[in-house]
Amino acid sequence: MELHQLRYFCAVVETGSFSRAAEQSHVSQPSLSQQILKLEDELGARLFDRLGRSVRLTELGKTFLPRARAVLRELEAAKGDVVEGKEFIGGPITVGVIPTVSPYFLPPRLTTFTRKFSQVRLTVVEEITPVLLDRLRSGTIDVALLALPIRGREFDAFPLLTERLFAALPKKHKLNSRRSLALKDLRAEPFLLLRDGHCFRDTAVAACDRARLHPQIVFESGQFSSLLSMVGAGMGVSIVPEMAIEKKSPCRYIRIADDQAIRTIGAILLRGRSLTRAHLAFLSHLRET
Amino acid sequence: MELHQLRYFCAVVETGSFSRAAEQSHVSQPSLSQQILKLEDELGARLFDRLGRSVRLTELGKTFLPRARAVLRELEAAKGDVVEGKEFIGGPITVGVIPTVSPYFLPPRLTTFTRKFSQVRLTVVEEITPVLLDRLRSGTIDVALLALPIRGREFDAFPLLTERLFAALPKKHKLNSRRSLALKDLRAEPFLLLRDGHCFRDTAVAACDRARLHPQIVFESGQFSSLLSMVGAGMGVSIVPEMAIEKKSPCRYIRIADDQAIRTIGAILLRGRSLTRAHLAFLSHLRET
DNA sequence: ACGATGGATAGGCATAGCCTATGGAACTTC
DNA sequence: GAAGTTCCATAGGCTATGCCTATCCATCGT
Repeated sequence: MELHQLRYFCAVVETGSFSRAAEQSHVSQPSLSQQILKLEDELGARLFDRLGRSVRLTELGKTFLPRARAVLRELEAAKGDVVEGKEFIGGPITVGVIPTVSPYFLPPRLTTFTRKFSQVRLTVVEEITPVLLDRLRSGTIDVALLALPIRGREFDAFPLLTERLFAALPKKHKLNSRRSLALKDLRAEPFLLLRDGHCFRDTAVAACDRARLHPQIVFESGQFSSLLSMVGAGMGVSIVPEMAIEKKSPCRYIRIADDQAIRTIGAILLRGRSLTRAHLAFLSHLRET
Repeated sequence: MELHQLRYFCAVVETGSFSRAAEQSHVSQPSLSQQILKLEDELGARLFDRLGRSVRLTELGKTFLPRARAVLRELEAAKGDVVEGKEFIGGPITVGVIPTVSPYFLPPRLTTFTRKFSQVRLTVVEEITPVLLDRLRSGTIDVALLALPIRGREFDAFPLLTERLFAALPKKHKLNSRRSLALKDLRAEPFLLLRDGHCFRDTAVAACDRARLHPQIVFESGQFSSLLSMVGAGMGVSIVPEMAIEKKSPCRYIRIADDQAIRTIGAILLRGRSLTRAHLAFLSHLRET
């Protein structure tokens, strides 16, 4: 049983004639005739009575007609769904963010995005990088916002912004007057860093390594705001990305001059995943703002 | 968009793999792959994300899946209806009968038939022959029971029974003692006949014609019972078919010996009309009883 | 690094649906 | 009632399409 057979069948019912049905279906009358015959063969009974000039549905045909129409109706609905779904910008997006980006980068962009695309149901998940990568793989998040680079060919990366790193110093620190400093200037200082697992800890440690600096770590936390309070209390110094700088803060922030003292934030997607229009809108919104 | 594409699509969703879906669908993996590709082309978007080893539905695929399933479900329902309808003996039958057959022939057969096939909704229409033929043509009755022969190639006829004609005489008529008589024996008698339009009138008149008899008609009615009452009252004689003979009657019935003094009752159908199992059951029930 | 797995691609083949031409029955018209 | 018209069915040829095998390419696991 094929769809065109059902279409032909319905056309015959509508027009009351094989010839007119063929015309309406843009096929020759014999082709349509054949297909009706074939359909009847498969069903094992006639659908029409051929009465000289006119054709009329059999009892079987009468019961079959609404079924055939239902199939075709469902088919049209399916097609309709697709084209509608293609125009439509909306649906669910789940975005994962690392904790050291989440509170600074996302909020302003989310509000403008959801105002612009009110049909998109946006969910945010805050996790550390390896968890986000796993969730990308399993499909439980669509995009991840995290620090680049990410190794592995299974992901596509879109850099969004690059920011400098800053040293956070207590208000009365001796380096406070400097416009910038080198990491090695901090050689003598006790350090406050993020807990292990946070990628920014690795970024900071890597920068120190390059500066031949092996910091003594006196405090660890999961969030910058804790570190900065402690720094303000004079416990030591820290390294933070630009976006983590607080306006009203007990600390002074001095730019780190080292070339590689930077962090790049990017959007990561599972390679090969198809993107809805909503996904694309979200990505380009992040890139524009 | 074709049915096998939808089937393949659903198979991929169920198995989570093109290869296994191909196996399950009894086609090669490339064939199935092609068809999925083709379907995606037509829809203008991917239905699956191909992620190295595994495949996963896209958003579009997720919305398309229930639609595709609905189409296939409807299709199965249609097929189911057909086979069910073919097993089933039931549904509506409308049978037309001429008035000179209706009260004698049908009642006993109807009760046995409806007892046997309780699912059949039987409707009886009593009309004269030309009306019944018209209603066969228009499809408002399925079968007609009437006197054969019927000319015209547009009908199929199934003879059911042939009966002799009888002369109905008053109780004290001089021919009463005879076992049989010839029509010409009635030459002197006044006749009572059915009204014009009833085919049995034509049957009787034709028989008289063949016997060179031109009867004087003194009474006409639409039913035998009226004629027989009048005959009993001594108004004249009549000709009736065997089935019209009444057990308790004011008349005597004498078999008419003429060769052609017979009537054949048959079932007539519109040639080319397909018959349901219920129709066939009805016809064979008439023939058997 | 290697083989195994899974989907895509290429090329050949057979079938299925379409076409035109024609047949044959029924209805119309003169 | 004979000829023409209008139907649907049949026959035969053509093309397209779906299927096949063989192969490729990427990924994944050992």
